[in-house]
Order: sequence, then structure tokens, then C-alpha cells
Amino acid sequence: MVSTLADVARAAGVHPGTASKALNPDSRHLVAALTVQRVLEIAAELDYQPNSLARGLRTSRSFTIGLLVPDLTNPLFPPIVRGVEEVLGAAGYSALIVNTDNDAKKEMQLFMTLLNRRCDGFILATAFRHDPVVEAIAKRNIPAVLVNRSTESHLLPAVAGDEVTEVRVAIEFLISLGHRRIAHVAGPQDLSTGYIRRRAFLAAIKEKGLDPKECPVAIASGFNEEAGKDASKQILSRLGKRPTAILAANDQLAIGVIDSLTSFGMKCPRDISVIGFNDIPRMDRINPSLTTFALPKHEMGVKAAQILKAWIDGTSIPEPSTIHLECPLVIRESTGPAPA
Amino acid sequence: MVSTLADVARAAGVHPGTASKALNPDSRHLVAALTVQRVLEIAAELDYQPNSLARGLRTSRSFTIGLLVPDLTNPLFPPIVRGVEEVLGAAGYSALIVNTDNDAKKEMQLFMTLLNRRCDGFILATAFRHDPVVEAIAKRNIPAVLVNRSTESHLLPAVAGDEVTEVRVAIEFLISLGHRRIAHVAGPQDLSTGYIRRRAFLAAIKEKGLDPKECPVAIASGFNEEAGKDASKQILSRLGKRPTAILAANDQLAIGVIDSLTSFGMKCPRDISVIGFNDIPRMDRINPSLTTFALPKHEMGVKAAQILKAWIDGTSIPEPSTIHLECPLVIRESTGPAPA
DNA sequence: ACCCTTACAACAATCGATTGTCATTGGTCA
DNA sequence: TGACCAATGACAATCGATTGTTGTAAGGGT
Repeated sequence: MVSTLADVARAAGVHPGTASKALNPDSRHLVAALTVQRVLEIAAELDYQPNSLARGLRTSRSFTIGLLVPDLTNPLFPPIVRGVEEVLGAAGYSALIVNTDNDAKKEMQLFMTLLNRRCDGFILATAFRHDPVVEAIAKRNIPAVLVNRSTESHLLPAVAGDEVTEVRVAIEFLISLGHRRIAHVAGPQDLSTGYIRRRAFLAAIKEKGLDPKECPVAIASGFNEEAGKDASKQILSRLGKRPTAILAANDQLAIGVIDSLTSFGMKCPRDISVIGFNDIPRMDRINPSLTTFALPKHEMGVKAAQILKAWIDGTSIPEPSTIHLECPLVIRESTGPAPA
Repeated sequence: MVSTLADVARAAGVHPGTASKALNPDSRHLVAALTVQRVLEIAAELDYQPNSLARGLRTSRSFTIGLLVPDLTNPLFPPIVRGVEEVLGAAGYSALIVNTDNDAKKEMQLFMTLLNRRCDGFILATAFRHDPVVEAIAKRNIPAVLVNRSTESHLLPAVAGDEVTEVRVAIEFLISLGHRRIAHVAGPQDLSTGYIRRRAFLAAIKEKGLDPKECPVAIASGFNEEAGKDASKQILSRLGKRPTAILAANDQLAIGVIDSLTSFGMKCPRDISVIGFNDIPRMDRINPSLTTFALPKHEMGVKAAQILKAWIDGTSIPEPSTIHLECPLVIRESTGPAPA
């Protein structure tokens, strides 16, 4: 069916080992130019393509990377994946992509299957703040880079947004619009994106001298619209004055917040301003369009892939620290002046 | 670092071949129960995991499938991918996913690299009506299933929406709203999704006795918003009476159509009703929310994967014909009664 | 008591490519 | 002319698992 190295060697009248050397640019100098040419021609003629399994077995380099994402249908991740593939694909790597659904058990299990496939490296968009998979990777000293999320213990390099700055910018922006009572719908606290943004929110509130009692926080059970709606309702049902702005830990939560308003007879941005995170597609077209931070998703993927590639190649062993990329605030209709 | 079969065999005091048989449920009966148990225990103790490269090389089964999509950031595809992984992942397969960007050359090249990785089968969401990759696959008799798109020559099984029916339903629905001048923004004609829908549109117009001269068609250069906008402008700039409804070949085109209206001083649905295809996420939240056909994306992935799995397993060799899944019309704000 | 079957496990070949070692040839230099 | 060296390519071991073949001992039947 497909021709093997032995086929090429036979047709060229040389030993398979010689054919291998002729085909491989690095060892080609060990073979006479004439022989190289003959082998090359016959290889082309037979449409020879090396069997990556055999090569991988021998060289223990599979030119495959494992890419773990929580859920591809979350529009945050495809651009990251594309950034990764752009860099790694050009270098000859293919990506095995799996969805973990934020399930730690599933994550570990899928990681093990990828490991058995002898992936040369991993990119994880799935990290929990305490993540057994990350620990397993670090212990085995396997090249891997985190993206979007980071772990509490800095075992691996990570690429993420500059969340602390973003939260501060959001609060400053809301204050500039006259808001004083600002609430936060936080994401799950076992994820860095949920935890760091909440801590940054509390810090920013304090820093700006706002009254913490009037700046409540509700923790959503997931990064989805339903959870955002629930958390928002918690905040709005509290006794005392309602906030005039809500910072949500991502766009889906923000949408949930906006959805929750009608049942309180309120409207965004008239009564409540809402800010999200990430700027997933079409946030400019929903109603009201959403003010949010434009996470450089593609760039994050590219950056993470570059670090991983250099690590695998042995060009540079990265520091296990987080690279923070800047995210511009995109101002749209969901934010406006605080009601009088 | 990681333990091999030889390690397990040595520790258990048996020959590697015996250990292999003990570990493999199918050949386990060839080994004494006591020995099986000992091998199993030691394997667990050493955390033995078979090297899939070695196994794949020997058995020529990699338990890997190749998944070609045009662009993961198009929200149509992630749900399909998840459907595929749900079925195939459970059966022990991992998926190598690549983006072709509707570039035939890239498609062929990526296919070849996947082929060298000895994928057991392929799922293609990338097919052109005439597709060299599909031909190459069919010629080599490799298990593969098309999804969402089909080819002109039915070389491989395909899973797609029931486009002809959908188009007819759309036209009937618009007629029932009083529309008589209905235009079509078609997709690229080298894709079945562009071609079939256009042909179905022409057929439905004829069938319903509408005047073809008042039911113009414009062909968009791609399935994106910009191309939809351009095509729509072509239609609206024509001499004569403008259409009161436009059927777009997918949701992104429909959005482009809606965007184009302002420059003509028109509004959807007041002046023009718009219908899309696929019901990608958040079409219920844009303004106006979009009437469209809810393509069962996840189910398509599941179906395609099931067919592929059965084929690979040799359980059943599928007919190279297209399975059409039903798509309900989701009626939203973008369609309304024809203006008087 | 002998033959035959059965159960078991060791053995070895194999998948396809890579790579270090070794043998041969021809040429250079003293 | 003889020693030496460079160039070349054949050879063989190897990666790790699978699987058909072979050898051996125990057990059953007559």
C-alpha cells in the first residue's frame, strides 16, 4: 500500500540505513552525493513518506503535542488553539486536542492517554489552582505551558491576561462614570481566573476607598450564563442599596447578569452597568453590546506555543512564571453613567 | 522514567510476550490465572502504560483519528468536534485536529501529515464539491466520513442537514408571511452548502410559482459577514423592486445582510426579513435575533463518529451516501410580515 | 505403564525507521 | 612501495509491544 524505507532502499540498490541517512538532511553528508540523489528520486517516485510511529518509537520524539482545553464550544478557546497550531504546526507538530469539561478526573485520565501517545509537550488551558496534572507534568519534567489559567504553585510557565491591572482599570473606569457601589460576580474559586479577579477586585475597592459593604461579591458556580444569573440575583436580592455596576469575571457571567436584571425591573445600562472579561465573539452585537476586556486569545496561543517549542527543542528552558499580556478595555453600551 | 513491558516482565519473572498476553484481555486466556494476577499487580505497581507508538507500529492501529475542519473559530464546528470526540474518545481514540481555512492545498498537505501519523480514520468537515483529499482517501480505501459538507461524487458517507427541505420550509414560511419577492445570498459554489442551497432555492421559487426575476441570487465569496454584506448590497442595488426577504446560506451571511441594510435606509424585519442557516450560538441575543435553522451540530458529530467507528472496527462498511438530519426552523425577530 | 492431549510459558520474528560500528575502497604522502 | 586516512555504505542493534511457533511438563485415558 504505502512504501517503506526498505522499499526505497531496495529500489535504489542500497541498504535501508543508507537510504535513511540520504533522506535525512542532517546525516546526508555521510552519503555520496550521487547516491543521495538516486535515493531522493526513488523516494519521490514511490511517494515514500516515513512512518511517524516507527520514527517516534526509535527517536522518542513524536512531533505531537497534547492540548487540553475545558470546552471547545466555549468561544474563548478556539482562537487560542489556532494560535498554538499556527506556531507548532509550522514546526511539524500535530495537536491532539481533548476537552476536560473542568472535570479534574477526566483531565487526569485524558492526560494519561496523551502521555502514552508520547506527546512531546503539552499546552493546558485547563489548570485548576491546585492541579494534579500540572504536578504530574512538573514531576516528570515534561515540557508544558499553561495558558489563560495559572496554578497557585508556579510549577510551569503560563501565559495569561494581566488580570490585576484589568480589574483596576475596570474599577477606575466605573468610578469615572460616577459609580460608587460596584459588585463583583466572581468565577469558581478553584480556578485562577475566578480567584485572582476576585482578589484583585477586593484590592481595587480598598485602594480606591470604596465602601466594601456596598461592594458585594457573589461567587458563581461556573463560568456560564446560568451561574452568572444566579450570582447576580444573590447580589441584587441583598438588603440595602443595590450596586449600580457589576463587574463579572467573564463575558458569559456578564450576560447572565444582564439577563437577571429584568426580574428586578432593571435595565442595563440605565440602572446597572456591566463589564465582562475576554471579549468573546459577537459581544459587540448582543443587546446591549458588552463592555469587556479584549483578551488577546490568538496571541496567547502563539506565545504559549513559542515557549513550548523552544523548551522541546532545548533552545531555552523557560522560567516557571506567568507572562501577563495586556488586554485593552473595549467600551460598549453595557456601561454608562451611574443613575442619580 | 516510564516502565516498559520488559520491566514488568522482568519484575514478574516472566517473558515479555507472556506479560503482553496477560495484560491483553483478549489473549489473557492463554496465561495461567495466577500468572495473570501477578503480572497485573506488578503492572499496576510499576504504573505500566503501554507505549502507543510501539503498539501502533506493530498492530498498524494507532487509535488516532484525523479531524479536518475549515476553522475552529467558526462556532459551527466545535459542537461537531465535541460530538465526534464523545463517541470516539469513549472507544479509546484520540483526535488530531487541524484547520484548513478552506484552502485546498493546505487541506491536502495536512491530510498527508495525518496519514503519515497512521490515523485509523478521518472525519472531514472540509470537503469541497470536488475534493482531491476525498478522492485520495476513497482511492486508498481509508475509513472516512464527511460531515456538514458533501462531495459531488458520492465517494464517502456524509452526515449533513436536510438542506433541500430546509430551503423549501424557509420559502414556505416567508410566503406565509406575505413575501413574494425573496432573494438568496448564496455561499461559495465550490462547497455543497453553497451550491445545494442555491439550487434548492431556485427549485423552491419555481415550485411555489414566484417570479424568478424578482427573486435574485447573489453569490458570496465566503461564508462570512463581510461577504454577506457585499452580496446583499448587490441584490439591493439592482434596478426594479427590492425583495422583501432574503434567505442567506448561513448565519454569518445573514448577519452581513442585516448589516448592509442601514446603508439603504432599511431595517430588519420592518423592511426586509432575513433567515439564516445553522443557528450558531448567540443568534438569539443579537439585534434583531435571527430566524434560522437549528442544525443538530453535536448530533452530526456523533453520527459521523459512529459510522466511522463501525467502519474501522469492521462492524459495518457504510454506503457512500449522505445521511440528512432534520433541522427545525427557529423563528425569531428577523422575520416578520411583508411590508405593505 | 504408555501415549496423547492440554495448559502454559518461553522464544523469536516482526512492525519501520534510526544510528553507531565496521569493512572496503581508493587515494595521498613519505 | 607501504602505511595511513578519508569517504562510503553495509551491517546490526535498537525503540517497545504483539503474536505465531515451539518446547515442556503435568494430567487423563486405556
